[in-house]
Amino acid sequence: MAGKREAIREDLTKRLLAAAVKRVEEHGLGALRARDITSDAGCGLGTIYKCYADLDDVIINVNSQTLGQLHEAMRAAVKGADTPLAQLKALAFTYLDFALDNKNLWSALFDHILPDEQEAPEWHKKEIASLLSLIGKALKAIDPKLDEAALSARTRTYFAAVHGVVSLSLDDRFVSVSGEALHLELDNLVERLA
Amino acid sequence: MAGKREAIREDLTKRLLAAAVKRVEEHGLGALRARDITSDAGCGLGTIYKCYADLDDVIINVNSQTLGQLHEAMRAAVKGADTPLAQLKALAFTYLDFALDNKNLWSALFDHILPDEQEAPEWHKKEIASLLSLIGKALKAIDPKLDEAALSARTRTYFAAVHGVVSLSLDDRFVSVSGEALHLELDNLVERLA
DNA sequence: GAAAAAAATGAACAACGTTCACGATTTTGG
DNA sequence: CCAAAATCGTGAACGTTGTTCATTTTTTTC
Repeated sequence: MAGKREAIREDLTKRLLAAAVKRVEEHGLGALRARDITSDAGCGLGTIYKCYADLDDVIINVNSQTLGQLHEAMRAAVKGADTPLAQLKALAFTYLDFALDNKNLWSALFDHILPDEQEAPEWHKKEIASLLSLIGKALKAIDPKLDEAALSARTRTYFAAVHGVVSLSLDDRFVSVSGEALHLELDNLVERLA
Repeated sequence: MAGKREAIREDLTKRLLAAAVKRVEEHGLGALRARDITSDAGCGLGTIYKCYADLDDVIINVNSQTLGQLHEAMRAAVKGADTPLAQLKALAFTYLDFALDNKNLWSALFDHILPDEQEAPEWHKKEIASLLSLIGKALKAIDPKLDEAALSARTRTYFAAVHGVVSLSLDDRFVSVSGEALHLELDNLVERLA
């Protein structure tokens, strides 16, 4: 039994992540406690620091999983649409619906702030870039003569605009809008941008 | 001396707020400590709870002050532009520049999350609505036949899109863009939306 | 000026993330 | 298969938070 030790550790790592995801999902990022996670995962308090560097590390992994699900949903959305414009709309609606359906997990993606001036790990940034490339491909199809820099900028702007609408719609301080009106808002926005 | 007592309390309230603003400005919302604020303001630890309900209350007032400055800057921007499109561009650029020049204070506006399902006080929401109305007026000038509901929706969308671009540009996880390119991004966005 | 009212204070508390010495468990070497 | 060595999980303990409240200090009242 060479890898027994590692297998147990990996299993524990997964259980801890699952417990953390569940906590964030149900009670929001602000309610995430090391003691709750370890208690739910059925291990001692200190154990979490054998699997993750600190709570920030746990959260980054929670966000990575969320990002993965979001990416999968958006990839499916692109597949289901034929024209580039339809793809962009499908991407925007998928983004909105994912945020509405997974409010706490989605919020955690942007609510989490690394301490000090610490940067997110490279693999996490890559995940984000990969998600953005879905938009980039659709934009490139609409306007094939865009060079890389221009495409990158437009992709950023496009995503940021949609993100802003979704983001503000979950902020209590702004007059809220029904789900139907939100879809209309987004539809209008995408039409104008594309 | 009837109002002596109140005057002292008001002065302390202001000093505490000023100390909190300074802390957020220099070290970010995440570095705000009750002990630092009271120490800077030259009073005891418990005193802050005689002037504010809790730290969230302090932060809301910090944000209120920031919002006031932002509002003033945007009002000036509108004044300096003649056409509605120029006004919208001036508003967007002012918003971006304010965020870049007051990174920590601006971030605090959106990083602060009230605990549980607690809502922001009504007067704070009014401040935000008042800021949005600056955009609304310019949009109304461009398209006077918009009814109130449509104008409100478009104003939200417009602000959200600009906010998204500014917001993401301060997020380390997304490929950053120089100040010049950012202005171009925004200029493009406003052109397309208006 | 003394008694009453009010306010400021900081020690104390609870809750948090994180560490680490200890005992338990697994792996190793024969 | 066993004892020694290496590794790991554990939760008590620590430092740092926000918040409270009995006590002290100051102000007001008569």
